[in-house]
Amino acid sequence: MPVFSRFLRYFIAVAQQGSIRKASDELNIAASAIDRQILQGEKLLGTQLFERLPTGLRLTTAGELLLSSGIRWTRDLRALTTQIDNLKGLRQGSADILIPDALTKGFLPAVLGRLRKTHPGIVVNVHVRASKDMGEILVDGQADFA
Amino acid sequence: MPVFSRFLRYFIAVAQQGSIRKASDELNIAASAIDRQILQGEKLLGTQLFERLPTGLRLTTAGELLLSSGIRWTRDLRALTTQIDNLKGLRQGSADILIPDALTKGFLPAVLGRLRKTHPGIVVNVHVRASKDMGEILVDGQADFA
DNA sequence: TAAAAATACTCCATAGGTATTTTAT
DNA sequence: ATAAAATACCTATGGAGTATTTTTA
Repeated sequence: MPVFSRFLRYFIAVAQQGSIRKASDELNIAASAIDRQILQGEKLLGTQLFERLPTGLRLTTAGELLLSSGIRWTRDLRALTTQIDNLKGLRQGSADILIPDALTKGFLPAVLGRLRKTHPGIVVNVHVRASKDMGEILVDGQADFA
Repeated sequence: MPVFSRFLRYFIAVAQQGSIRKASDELNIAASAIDRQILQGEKLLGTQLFERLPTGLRLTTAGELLLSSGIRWTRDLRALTTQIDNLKGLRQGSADILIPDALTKGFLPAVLGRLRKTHPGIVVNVHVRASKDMGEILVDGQADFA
């Protein structure tokens, strides 16, 4: 089940194609099924979304409003899935981090534990070093964070 | 069938309540049904939306992203239905319009015909007057448009 | 170990498909 | 008269509920 309802997805297709028949071809769904979704949606919103013409359907003012929101929401969703895919990519990287001995107890293990939960694929290599050496090792590129 | 999918509506409730059980109380839907929608949605998006804790569910980064969009979409929809309700109100008004005799044939009847289609409840009273008298009648408040 | 989540199974509601009728110019 | 929408009917898919098992800090 996708993020938006069948009604909204079918509505957008019909509005863009100008008729239920053409939307049916685009969606590979029977015209009668699309028609029912549109009629239900109009009942739900309490208003006509289209005027019926012999050549197809034409948006009413209310329909125009819904279409512009629907298109925006659809764009938002595409952007969102792209962001999520980027996160997934991130989760497969690895990082070397440097910590001073003093931090090996306490909050760091807790942080790493949560990281393993939210990003199970990321590999973190922890290197314990004296604080005074850390700058040099970082500059060398032998570690990513300190 | 509402505008957004069950998955999205249940997801928002769970994210805001912090657990499926509480969302179940809020929505009056069995927890198992909500759980299934969340699991399906996670499979669909290819990512975890929550981390599972013994006390409930906690949003992951991906979940936070979806929630903020979902909340925005929901707000948009409320604004949209308000606009549509205002349109419905409009449709029950009536208007008196003045036209010069020259326009009684041609485009005006066509415009009125379309208006009857898109706004079936609006009543338009058409008054035919000589152009020279129209300004005065308008100022009197005896008509709304010329 | 105690809460909440996940699963198994059944039942019901909603959606889809085909065939037919109605609508609108 | 014609192309498209709406309806009726049946079938199939998906969602909900109850009971039970699994998970996790």
